[in-house]
Amino acid sequence: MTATTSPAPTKLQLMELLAAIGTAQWRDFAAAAAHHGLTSTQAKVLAQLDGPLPMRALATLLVCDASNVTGIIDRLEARALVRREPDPSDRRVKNVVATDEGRDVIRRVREEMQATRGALDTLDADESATLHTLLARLRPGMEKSA
Amino acid sequence: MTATTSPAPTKLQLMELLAAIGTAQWRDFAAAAAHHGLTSTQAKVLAQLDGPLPMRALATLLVCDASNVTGIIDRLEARALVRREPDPSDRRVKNVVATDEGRDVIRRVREEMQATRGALDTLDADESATLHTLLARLRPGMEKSA
DNA sequence: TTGTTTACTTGACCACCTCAAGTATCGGGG
DNA sequence: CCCCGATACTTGAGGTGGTCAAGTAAACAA
Repeated sequence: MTATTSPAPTKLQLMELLAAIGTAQWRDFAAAAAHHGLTSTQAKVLAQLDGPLPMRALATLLVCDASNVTGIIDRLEARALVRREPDPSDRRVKNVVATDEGRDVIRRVREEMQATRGALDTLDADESATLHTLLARLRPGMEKSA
Repeated sequence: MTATTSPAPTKLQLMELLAAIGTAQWRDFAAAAAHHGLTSTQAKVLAQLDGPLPMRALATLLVCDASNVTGIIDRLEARALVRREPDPSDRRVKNVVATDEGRDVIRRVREEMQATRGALDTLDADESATLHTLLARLRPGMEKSA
């Protein structure tokens, strides 16, 4: 073992550490969103809207029922952060697109997130690269597992 | 730069990676909890109950309003997973304790989580140690930041 | 004792989430 | 062509999680 690292973290310890960081990050996101008048769910949806996206696709991304999306988009649309447009090639489909204001709001939320995340600045280039590599290896196995 | 690692991950890339892993882990947790008839919030509460814990302490841990905890504990208590006991030294306080059944359920949820988290097994001892060290450095800065 | 603070509950209200049912459209056979 | 099954979305009912404001009870301090 390399003397520069801790003895031997258990799988459980790593899981707890990941959970703690995940929770903290989620709370940061929620706080940034709230600061701009959004719930975390609304911010999450807005963050997905790079281009027009059918309601169904949104439900798939959020891993939730389609009827749920209706309500979320209703509220975003009521605040003019988002628009429903008919799909030209399939009249059943409604594409959701972010308005200028919507794009603006989510941009500010992202900025606020980055600003508050100084913890990542304490890593030097090598450390960032190592962390990125290890986390990237973790991600694929993190999907639906049965 | 050490030739063994990727070029140079940006802060944003690392944030996205952490977010993706956090989301995946949370969904796993929710699924495991649901499999045992619990919502993720209920499971989270149950997981905190190593010993008797006042309602207020629970609210602090969950970073939410005290009145919210009342409802959550109501539902857990209705299913006999948890009990409210009067605090002997302060009659205002009600201590929440997990019942045998409650402990059993949360134990099974934890087991299911570990079982499904094979991704961590792909790391060797050195890698785990390195990851643990880096994540541990990240955690402190992940708290309330303004 | 009187007043302040703390712990918990209640009720009103909203967001989110699911399920079941309904409407409209699409697409593929007869 | 018409019918029929699948798909996209909405609606409504019902439950959970979350906040805030107000109320009760107990502790505590002056």
